[in-house]
Amino acid sequence: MMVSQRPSEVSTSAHERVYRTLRSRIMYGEIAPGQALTLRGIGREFEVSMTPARESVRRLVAEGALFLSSSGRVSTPELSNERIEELAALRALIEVELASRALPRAHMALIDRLQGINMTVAEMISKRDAVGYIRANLEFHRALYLRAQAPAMLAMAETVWLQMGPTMRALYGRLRRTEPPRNHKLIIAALKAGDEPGLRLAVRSDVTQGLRMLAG
Amino acid sequence: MMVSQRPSEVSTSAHERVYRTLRSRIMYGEIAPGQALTLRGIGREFEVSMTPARESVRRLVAEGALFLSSSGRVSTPELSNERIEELAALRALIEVELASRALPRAHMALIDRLQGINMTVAEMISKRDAVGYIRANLEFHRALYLRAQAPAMLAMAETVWLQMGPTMRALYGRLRRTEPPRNHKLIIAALKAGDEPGLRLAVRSDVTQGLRMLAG
DNA sequence: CATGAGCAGATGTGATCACATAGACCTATG
DNA sequence: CATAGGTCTATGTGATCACATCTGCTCATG
Repeated sequence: MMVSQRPSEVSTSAHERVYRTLRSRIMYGEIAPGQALTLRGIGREFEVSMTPARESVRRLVAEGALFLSSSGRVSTPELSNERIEELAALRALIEVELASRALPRAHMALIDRLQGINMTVAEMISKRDAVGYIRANLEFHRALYLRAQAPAMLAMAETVWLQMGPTMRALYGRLRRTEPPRNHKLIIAALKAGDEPGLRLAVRSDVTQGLRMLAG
Repeated sequence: MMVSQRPSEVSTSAHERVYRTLRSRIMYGEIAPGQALTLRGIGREFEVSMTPARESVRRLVAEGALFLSSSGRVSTPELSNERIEELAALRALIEVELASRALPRAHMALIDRLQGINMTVAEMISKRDAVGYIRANLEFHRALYLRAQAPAMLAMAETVWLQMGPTMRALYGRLRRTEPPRNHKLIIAALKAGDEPGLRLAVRSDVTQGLRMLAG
């Protein structure tokens, strides 16, 4: 009976490590919608028993990142169009507020950082790297919202991102256009100008743009 | 070794039952802020092993209903004033949207039901029953928002309620006033009149009123 | 009397096992 | 050949145990 087989990783619990990895995969669209997961499979991959695997999965289910069927099987969710519309509306509500709260605190260093991230976004688009694009895009938003000093709101926004992760991958996968992120430039311009209405509009447009892609 | 000791309750899993009960207690303010919980204690109370207790707790931690200390001990959260302000702002954002979406679908049957619930709210206030008040008040809101046909948004709103549960109890516990729910009447009036701006304002006022109580 | 060291009990974590059941595959029968 | 039934494997659930660590209390010492 081996009990504590990896003394090198005492810094953080096993289920935390599993949870973080799975969460990252889901949020950044590395897993397709409807993909099934098993506790024993997770345990095998991360070299842990079923216990930490179960706790990670439970946590992700609670956050809406995973779907639990009536028989207990877990998979990434396949969102209906209505659900996608709701989540996009939530993003708009919460992220517009976060951006608005960040505006008075947004100094030049932040704007520089956003422009840097934006170059990565453009690069990922040109490479047609869906996962890289999602990651860079969310990093852009997170960098801005961190300035709002509103951790509960940011957590809510991230929960929405998490729920949309697999769907975003599917959406961007069928994306043909190779245009640079226009709305991001509008966001940066509004930040520079201290233009709150403009910022709110730009964020709202950016966040709901994926929805139009769905309808079109 | 006893494995399946309660064949009568096969309808829903043990951890689900534990989760629902704990969630209800927290949301409706039956547990004070900072109250500690133990896995073995939960297991003893619900006559289950630590496993379902752990899963329930993990789930509630993921929803922000419970706080996990660095040493792994769990307790209900003690919210800072900044955190309370954020959560109230989130309520305002999400619930105003939910009310707005419910408005076109709000028929007479709903209004009757809301008025009925409102009588319970007034009764709980007069009895100074904090838990009963919180329960009736949230039932009022939930009844309205269910009409919005927006499950993801409603789930978000409920998560915020859950996070505020213990704090609401503490807040309303120190409440002296015995006034009937004025904002609820404004909500009902706006629903009757089909007055969307009035509805949005009334919901926003109702949801942020507790905050004023805190400041005062 | 105050303070700190040490001990004992309580608590969380992860592994493992027994069991029930769902899903898949295979076979037999119409 | 299609379909229904059965079997077998895979999977989730919950109980239990071993272990590490945290907490609180006690007692000795300054």
